[in-house]
Amino acid sequence: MRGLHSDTGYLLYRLGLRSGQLFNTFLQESGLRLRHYALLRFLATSEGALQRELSSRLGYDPSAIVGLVDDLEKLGFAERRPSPDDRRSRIVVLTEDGRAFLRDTDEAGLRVTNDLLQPLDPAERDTLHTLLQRLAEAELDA
Amino acid sequence: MRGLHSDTGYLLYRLGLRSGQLFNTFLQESGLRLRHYALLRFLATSEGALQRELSSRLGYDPSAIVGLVDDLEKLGFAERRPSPDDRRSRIVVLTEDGRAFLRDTDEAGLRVTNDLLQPLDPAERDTLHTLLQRLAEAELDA
DNA sequence: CAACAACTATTGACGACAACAATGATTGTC
DNA sequence: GACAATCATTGTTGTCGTCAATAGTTGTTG
Repeated sequence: MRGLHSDTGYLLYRLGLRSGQLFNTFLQESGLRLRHYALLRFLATSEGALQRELSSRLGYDPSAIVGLVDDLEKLGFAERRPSPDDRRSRIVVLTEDGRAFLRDTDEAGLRVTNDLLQPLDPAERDTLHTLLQRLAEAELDA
Repeated sequence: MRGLHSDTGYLLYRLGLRSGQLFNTFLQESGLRLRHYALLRFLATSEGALQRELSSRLGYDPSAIVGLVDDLEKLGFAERRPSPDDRRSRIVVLTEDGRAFLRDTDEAGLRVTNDLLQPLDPAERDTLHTLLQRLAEAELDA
């Protein structure tokens, strides 16, 4: 009979939970949660995105995006702008305050990941990251 | 500004979610969920465990264990037995039906993990598994 | 040995989160 | 111009994780 930890899928599930917990406690003081942070980080790389894009790229349901953008707007970290091409769509852009927030919390975010990956040396962390990235890319295509 | 996928912790979080989803859809037909399955698998290796052991080893809250064991008892996959040493404790053991269930679903469980790890070749899967296991062990100690 | 602290399983409550269906407004198609 | 498709939004449901509280039992200690 195989043991619990013999299953890579289960290990992923469990460590993913732990990782989310760590991120959320780190974000607690700022009033945001992991999903907000992920959205902000995505906006920082895209210079404006339709909510539809945020949904498919981040893997969150469109209905979830609504609340997240609402929260970020209240905090002044993001804005909804009308799309010139399509009046149904809104373009979400990062504000200067949002960009500043990411700068200020960047170091703390790295510390969270470092904490989780503490048992691994730098080369191993790199290997892990590469493998996970391959899996994530495959999921994105599907 | 770092992108989303540059963070190993976030990748873990996201793939963990995906892995849990896959497991749950696979378990759907049997009426169980991932947490039940994890508990069964743990019981299969331990030959009887106190509920508080299940809580600490699986990382679930003690209150969550109660409902899980309730469900497994209803299905006849596990039993609660009184502890001879401590009348507060109950010892949870796997029944023969539970053992049979694990045998029958073992192959399907492997298929789920294989599906998730499809982008990686066998050697890479092994590397990933080893790294994740190291992280999981470190978390368990904490 | 009596009072008190700590532990075990359990129940209940609460918020967070993900998945899904339905709607209103707008756009594309035929 | 009718009709399907798309986008953001709202609402609902079920699961999950966390916390607080309780009853019963054990361990400790004055």
